[in-house]
Amino acid sequence: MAASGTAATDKRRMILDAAMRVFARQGFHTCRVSDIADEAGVAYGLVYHYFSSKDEILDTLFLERWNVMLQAISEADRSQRSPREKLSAIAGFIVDSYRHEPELMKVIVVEVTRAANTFGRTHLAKIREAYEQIAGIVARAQAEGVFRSEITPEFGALAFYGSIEQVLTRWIFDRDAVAEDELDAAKTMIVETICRGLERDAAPAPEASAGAALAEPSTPARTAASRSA
Amino acid sequence: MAASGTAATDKRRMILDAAMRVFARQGFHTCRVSDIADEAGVAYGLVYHYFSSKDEILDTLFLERWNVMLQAISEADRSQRSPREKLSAIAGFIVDSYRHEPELMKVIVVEVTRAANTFGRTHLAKIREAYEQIAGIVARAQAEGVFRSEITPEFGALAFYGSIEQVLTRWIFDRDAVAEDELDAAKTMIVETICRGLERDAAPAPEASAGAALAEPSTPARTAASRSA
Amino acid sequence: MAASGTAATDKRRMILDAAMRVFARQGFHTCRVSDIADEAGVAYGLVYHYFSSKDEILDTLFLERWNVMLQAISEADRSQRSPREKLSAIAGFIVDSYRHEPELMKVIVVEVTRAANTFGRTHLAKIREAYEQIAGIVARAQAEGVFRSEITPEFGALAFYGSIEQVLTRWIFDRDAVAEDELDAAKTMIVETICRGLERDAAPAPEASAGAALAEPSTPARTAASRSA
Amino acid sequence: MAASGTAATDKRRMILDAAMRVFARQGFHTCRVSDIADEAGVAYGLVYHYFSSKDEILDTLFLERWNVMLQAISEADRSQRSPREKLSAIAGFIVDSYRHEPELMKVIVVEVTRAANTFGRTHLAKIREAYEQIAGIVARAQAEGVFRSEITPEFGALAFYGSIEQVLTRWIFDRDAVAEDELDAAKTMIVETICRGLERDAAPAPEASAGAALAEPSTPARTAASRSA
DNA sequence: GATGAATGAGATTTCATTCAT
DNA sequence: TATGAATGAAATCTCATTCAT
Repeated sequence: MAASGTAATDKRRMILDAAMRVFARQGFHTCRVSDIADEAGVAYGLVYHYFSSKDEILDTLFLERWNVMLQAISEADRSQRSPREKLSAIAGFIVDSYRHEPELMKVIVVEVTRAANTFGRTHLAKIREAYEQIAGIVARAQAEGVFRSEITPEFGALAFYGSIEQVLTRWIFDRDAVAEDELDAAKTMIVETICRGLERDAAPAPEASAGAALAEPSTPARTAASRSA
Repeated sequence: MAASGTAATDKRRMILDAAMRVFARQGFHTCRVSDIADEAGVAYGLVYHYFSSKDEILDTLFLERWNVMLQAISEADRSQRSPREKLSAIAGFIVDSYRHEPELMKVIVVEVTRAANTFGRTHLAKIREAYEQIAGIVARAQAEGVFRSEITPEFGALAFYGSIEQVLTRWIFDRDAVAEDELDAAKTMIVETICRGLERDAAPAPEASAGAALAEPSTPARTAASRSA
Repeated sequence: MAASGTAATDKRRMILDAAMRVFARQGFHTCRVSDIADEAGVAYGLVYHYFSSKDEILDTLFLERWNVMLQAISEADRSQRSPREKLSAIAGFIVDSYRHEPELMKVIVVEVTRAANTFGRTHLAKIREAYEQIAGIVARAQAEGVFRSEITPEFGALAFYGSIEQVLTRWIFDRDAVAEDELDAAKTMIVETICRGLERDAAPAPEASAGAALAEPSTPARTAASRSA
Repeated sequence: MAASGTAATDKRRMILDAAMRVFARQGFHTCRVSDIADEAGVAYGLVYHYFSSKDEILDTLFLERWNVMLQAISEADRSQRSPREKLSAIAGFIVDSYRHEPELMKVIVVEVTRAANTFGRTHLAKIREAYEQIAGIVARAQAEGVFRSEITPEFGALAFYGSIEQVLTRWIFDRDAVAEDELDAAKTMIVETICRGLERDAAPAPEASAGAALAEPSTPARTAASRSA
């Protein structure tokens, strides 16, 4: 998406896109700079005309996308929606990112966010910004009484993000493309599971009858929303 | 140490332990075989006497620990405990693994389980065994009516394992040792959040009315609740 | 500037002057063509509009200056002065060259006259022209009986030029500018030492035997001595 | 000599000797590390087993020889000989160095002592140690009244060393081996020219006797003069 | 003239692995 | 078993030079 907004004749962009594909296919450590140049259809040296090192290419790819994500999280947070809806928006954004740019997401998840000795360490502050913003959403939900307080906001953020990343990791390992409905189902399950795990008990609503157990997963959310209103 | 059944003077074991420390400290790709030999205090070539390649060392470290974990999961599953207790045992096992061998766990999390193009791909089947066993626990809990069915067992397993791994990742990135109480708290929060997210609503028990906030989520939850109270 | 007959806005000249500074500062092998272009404030490719290669720039710088020096030596030689005065004029010219263009002289001494495998070899004939002309002065002084014949003219020229070049080398290695009086003193000492070394014994005094052929060549030496007295 | 004292099977030595030949033949900047390995008949990587870089090889070659020279200068200085004899010993040592290891001397003269931006700068202190020791000999000769004081000891050292280096440079540029008698003649001429240039006037006549404080230090000069007569 | 993007050969250096002892 | 010298195939990065505009 973001990456393909620019003209295809921009060589710098071509190199970045090629690097994304090559990193996704072979891994950062396993590929050579010449693989990137070949994939981009440019001369070897041009890669070094635009980037000072192989590392800088990955840094660029990561930062471009992560900044967009941080913005998406910010926007979700600033909205007037319920905590569950905010988290749903964030999960949706990440899942959509994978939907549209699975290779880029693979690179980020595989080469950056877990690379504790290399890129993950370099970008630690940026990465944690995301967790902290999510934790902020959780904290405010707790203050409002929508989320219970037994779980620390920090842990809530980790559980939420960790669940998403694990789902992404699963897709990444599967060689074939993920079906559309699986993408949507995943988003729903993430929100449904984690939010339910974080939310206070719904008001038992005496008349909520017996077997009506889980008619619609939205019940808790609605309850939460109504309470916070 | 804990991982090793053999004496500490066994050179093979010394090399494995040294490799664990070096991989944790510098990363698999960033370290040299000579770093391992130096750390172990043995000659360069001896590494190749015991292992056929640098890869094989990591394979060995991973498999040793992962097999122990698979066994722990099996045992938890075979027990007569409630689903929540089973998952609690598993989370506890992983957290304890980190407690006792943070370096080994760092290596596994950082170098193997996310390495989609290298070791993660090699050990995919082994890694998935764990998810599948956990999914089995979820599935049986659903069959028993303890867990609700809106969430697929596979996703339940991913959310559970993903949350744990994300907590581990946080610890891995933090340079200083994790406090004992934080380890315990994390385990509790994982189980409390994910299980609550997976469990059915408690029987609304009409009379359970108002303030009975976190009464029913069954025994483990009660423990957590009481602590937080 | 001094070296340039052309206007300072002449791009070709700007490139040459910039190259001189860059070669002096970083060394020929260590600098890049882009460094020269940057220093000159012109575009990269313009360097190749005026010069066919990086080598050609150094060739040009060297030849420009060396030809001026050869001319200066010629003029000194053609003059009616004494051998000592001729050598003094030459030493003075070289020292003045350093006085006015230390960077250019640094480049010539460091990058050309000793570069036995590269530029020194290329310009060997030109370089030797200087030695040969100086040797010619020495030979004629010997023929006139002013210089003694135990020293070959070729060696005399080498000793003379070598002493100067070594003084220049000293200045080149010193980071700070050379004081005016040091420049003059150096010239005097070079001439004083080498000429005295080359000259016949001063007439040991009238009664000092018969054949005291050549009385006057000692005059300058005596002057120097009396000055120090 | 020094370099070939070790067994020919010492690979480190073989690499150093090969490097010397290759640097002399092609120049430091123009040769590749693989040229050195090939010349030495060893594998590429072995060069890096023994030396951390191409630079370090040249550093080693230079320091080995320069330290021997510093020692030779020291010894000459400590001896009870006249200043002229001391300088003669030093000139003789350097000329002999060239006689036995012309390639090594070429490398030192061409690649190090003039390389103001690279190796010369690195080894500046070491290089100047030599000048300073020679200057010390000159200074003491002046204090004894053997050398005149119009010339600073520093300049005297530069003139002496510069003359030698220029002679070496001449030989270096000549492709064919230097004849034995030329080597000896050069040494004699260097000493004869520079020492005469530095020495006081010979005692002007027998009757000058009396106060002729320093009769004997002039002996060598007189000898030289008489020899030339 | 003037620009700077584009090219690609080649250099240094690294390091997993082998092997003689 | 144990050693570490020896091997050599890459990989990254540099930079002189070309060329389209």
